[in-house]
Amino acid sequence: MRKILVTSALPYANGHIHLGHLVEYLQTDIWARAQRLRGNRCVYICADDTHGTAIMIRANQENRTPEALIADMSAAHQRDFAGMGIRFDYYGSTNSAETRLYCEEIWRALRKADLIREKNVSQLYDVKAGTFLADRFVRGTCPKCGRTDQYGDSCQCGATYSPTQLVNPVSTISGTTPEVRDAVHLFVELEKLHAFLDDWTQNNNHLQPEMANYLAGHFLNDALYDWDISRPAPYFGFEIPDSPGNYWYVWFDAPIGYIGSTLQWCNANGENVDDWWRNDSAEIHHYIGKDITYFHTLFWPAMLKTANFTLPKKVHIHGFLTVNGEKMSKSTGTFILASTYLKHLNPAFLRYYYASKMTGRVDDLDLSFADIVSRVNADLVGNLVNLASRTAKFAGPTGLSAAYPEDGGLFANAAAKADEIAEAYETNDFARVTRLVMQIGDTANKFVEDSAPWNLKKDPEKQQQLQDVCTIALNIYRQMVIYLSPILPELARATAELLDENADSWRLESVKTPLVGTKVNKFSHILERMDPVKIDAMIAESQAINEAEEKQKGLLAKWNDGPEALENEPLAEECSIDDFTKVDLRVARIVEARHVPEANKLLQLTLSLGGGHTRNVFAGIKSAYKPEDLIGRLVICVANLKPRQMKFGLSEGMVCAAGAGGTEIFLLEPDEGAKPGHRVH
RNA sequence: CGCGGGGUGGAGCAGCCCGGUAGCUCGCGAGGCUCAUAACCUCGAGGCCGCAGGUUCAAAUCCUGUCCCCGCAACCA
Repeated sequence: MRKILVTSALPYANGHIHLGHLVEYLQTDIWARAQRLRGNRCVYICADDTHGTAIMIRANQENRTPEALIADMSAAHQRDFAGMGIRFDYYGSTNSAETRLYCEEIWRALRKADLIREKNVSQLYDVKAGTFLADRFVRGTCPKCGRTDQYGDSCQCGATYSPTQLVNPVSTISGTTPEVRDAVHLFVELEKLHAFLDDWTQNNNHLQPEMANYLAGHFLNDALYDWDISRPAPYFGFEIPDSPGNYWYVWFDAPIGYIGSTLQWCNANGENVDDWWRNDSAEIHHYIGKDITYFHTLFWPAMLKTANFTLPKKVHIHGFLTVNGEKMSKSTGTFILASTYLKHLNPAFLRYYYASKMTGRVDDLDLSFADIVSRVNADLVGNLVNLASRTAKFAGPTGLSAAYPEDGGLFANAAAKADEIAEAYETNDFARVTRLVMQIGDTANKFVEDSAPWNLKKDPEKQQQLQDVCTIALNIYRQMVIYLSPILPELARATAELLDENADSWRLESVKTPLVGTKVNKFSHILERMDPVKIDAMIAESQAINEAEEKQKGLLAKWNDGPEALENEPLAEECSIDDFTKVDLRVARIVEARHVPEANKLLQLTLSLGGGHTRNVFAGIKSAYKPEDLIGRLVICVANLKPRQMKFGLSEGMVCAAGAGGTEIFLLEPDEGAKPGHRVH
């Protein structure tokens, strides 16, 4: 029995899970379930990646703590994963004591190995926001081609540069012009481990050949750069113990979260973490996307090696998701959140479809809507479930035959594929699994066709034959479901129920022993057909969500309005339209304005409502306006306010103004064209 | 000359590593069956495997060149 610990890359706590993420988590989940089906011990660990500037800034904008933000996001992530049938043994967080513990341990090891050195780094600093700016938070004019509004590190023209070279840089956080500041950063001298990395990446199949090749030709053919793994405060993360004011860069602690989360799982389950992470007989497997290859195949093994942890047995790298042949797009509604998908469609559809296209190579995976419908309906409903659907009813009254009948080798042939299927699972070639299983289904459906149980049923002499045919068909169906159970756990559960079994007790070996003499429960639809209309609804909803989000983001980013005003003065209780119409607001012109000698805050205004109607109003706006600037202006006044006798005279209304008070008073003024006397509706 | 992947009947893919009559699913045409979620079964039409060279008795498969498409591009999660 192999002892396997498998991880998926940690989703960043700055966004929700979408169908692109799910390529990875489903691939890992299927692989982990397949390992268990084969009788191996397999623990699936994941966690939220919670640190970094992006989280800090977002929390700030949403006016809450990073901890509150990541807690909400973790709950949402776990809800989405559970909905998709992804079963982790443990789901942790990098913002944990356990992860910090291992960061410190690995850090000490790096120090001890003399791999850390300090260097000065010039970076753009946002004075107003009080933070250094990562490249993605700076926009400006490209120093090469002169295009405006380009990112801090690269331009549409293809040029790459340092943010400090950007012309007219602007911080996207505060909208201010950042300045260049120096800070000390800590670097890992990766080059010192070059020989080790050459060996680890190129030998013993730790990587798919194309990725080993990629690293050899792209990074390892030259001296490796020092890796900048610290960020100066303020930063949401772990402060470096021997370098106060500096924090570990999020990519330092993210993979360490694999170990930290394992420790949490161990503590909760009476396991010893060193049995997994310091044990050469345990296998560590990572699943990642090709975009983070560098971190997981160079930095990460280097850190593990230095701190004497188990090195990964394999890093499984996959490509990206495209939808209908193109990159996911918010505007066309193909950027689909897991939660949106689950509102409309059965997770089994996506699990099966992805599986049917996963080959274990780094290729991108295309989700085609037309394709998923035909694939799911043809394979799952028409081929697989149909086999049970067309025979379970006949077998219901009698149950399965007491002895497994002669079937011309059908069962044996299906059982004989076990090794091939196990191997296909091992290499992530789930597409091969589905093809092999559907072949079994093809022959089985043909068998049912040829045996015509519906005719046997009519002949009282042939009831045994009928039972035998159904016994065969249901056994083949059962074999197929066992083979597919890592991909379709819920279907496996429902099938086990039909056959009066427990899916959890199924092992791959179970396909070799026919099920006989047991009862067959009442068949009800195990899986509905996939309805294209629901896909359309899902796309429409995604589009709506994304539009609303974009719009809000656009508005907020453009104006950068803070929450202070609302906080200082929360919204009033709801009122009716009648309540509102009781207040008669009118446009008025200030025809006279003067100081009131004894008053600190008041100006005395004479308002004209047109046609010779005037009002005397005392307004508390002295701190913000001079009388001479007011004369002639149009304002809004409350015209039916009960007059109030003041020390200085009778006040016959109010002028409307917004603001916190003091110099922050802003009179309301109607747009061009309004006339004194117009009512405000 | 940045890196990686891909170009196979209308669509989506397998085959390529280890050369030997081009395969699967959908779609399309004809027929059958009627147990099943308009499902299933049979037969058929449709491809000179991006293009051009080369190696070989033989190339989708190996080599070279070329065109097109997609993704990624360390310090950015």
